[in-house]
Amino acid sequence: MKPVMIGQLACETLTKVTTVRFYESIGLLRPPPRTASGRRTYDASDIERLHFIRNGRRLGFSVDEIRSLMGLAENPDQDCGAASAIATQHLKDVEARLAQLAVLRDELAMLSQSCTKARMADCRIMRAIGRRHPQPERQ
Amino acid sequence: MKPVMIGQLACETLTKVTTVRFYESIGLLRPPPRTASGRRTYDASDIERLHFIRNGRRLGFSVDEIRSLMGLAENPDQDCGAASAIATQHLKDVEARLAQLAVLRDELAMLSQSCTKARMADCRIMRAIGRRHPQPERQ
DNA sequence: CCTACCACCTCTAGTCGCTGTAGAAGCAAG
DNA sequence: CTTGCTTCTACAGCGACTAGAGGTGGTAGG
Repeated sequence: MKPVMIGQLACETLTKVTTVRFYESIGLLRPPPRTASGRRTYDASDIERLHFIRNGRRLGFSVDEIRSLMGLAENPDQDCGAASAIATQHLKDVEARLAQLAVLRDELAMLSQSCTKARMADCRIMRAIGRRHPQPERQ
Repeated sequence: MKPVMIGQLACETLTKVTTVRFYESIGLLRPPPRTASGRRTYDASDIERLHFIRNGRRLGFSVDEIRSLMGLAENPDQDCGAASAIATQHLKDVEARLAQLAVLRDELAMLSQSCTKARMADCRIMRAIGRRHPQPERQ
């Protein structure tokens, strides 16, 4: 259970060394103790913390959301409603993006299908992209 | 058919004025002629061009892809295979992201459902995010 | 004529989450 | 001692904008 250097930490968490330092710089990881020559040394709890961050990112949580979640974790006796709310909201966001992306895919699929291998000047794809008012939808 | 100022152009294409200038700065829009006092003046072809850009962006094409598409459009007699290829590749990319996002959604949905409104220390959501090896999948 | 207001101008910096670079220094093995 | 790897700091860059500061031009009302 002796402390590890940054390379080892990065390796165990499938993170790049530069990313670890970046997380420290934005306050996601606390600045670890250093060796006499100035190298960072991490212990098991740092590894856990970094696992949490990486998993959070993989799940699409923003750095701020992860910060909040980790903040909440520091009051272990509080109920987890707040954490649950963050996760639920994030799920909603993902679902919204998913729906939006599906619309996009359909539109692109139609576009792609419509191609008749014509001259550029007659290309339906180009025409479709260039047309006036596609959909003034929300942002 | 007289030229319009940047505000009008932006308004007709549902674009922000700053974005129009930004497009000019990165070479998506050509620098337009100016009035004596230095204001940009746009004509109908600029409006078309900007429509094309905005629709392209709305469809998720990158600025570089749009640049390519507009470059291709300058050879109207060439066949549109290249344009079609860009669109098809983009569709593939969108489909890939869509699939990835769907996986994410499922994972998040499970996470959210698992919450038992416990103490933070026992919260299943927090536990799930913090656990060791979620999936070493591809980056 | 003076003033207020708006649209426009340029230039710079900020967003987000990293990634990559340069240049220096530590450290172990051969 | 040299080689080669890891680590260090500090800063620039990505994409596609967006926002702000600080200034000018033109017009409309009083």
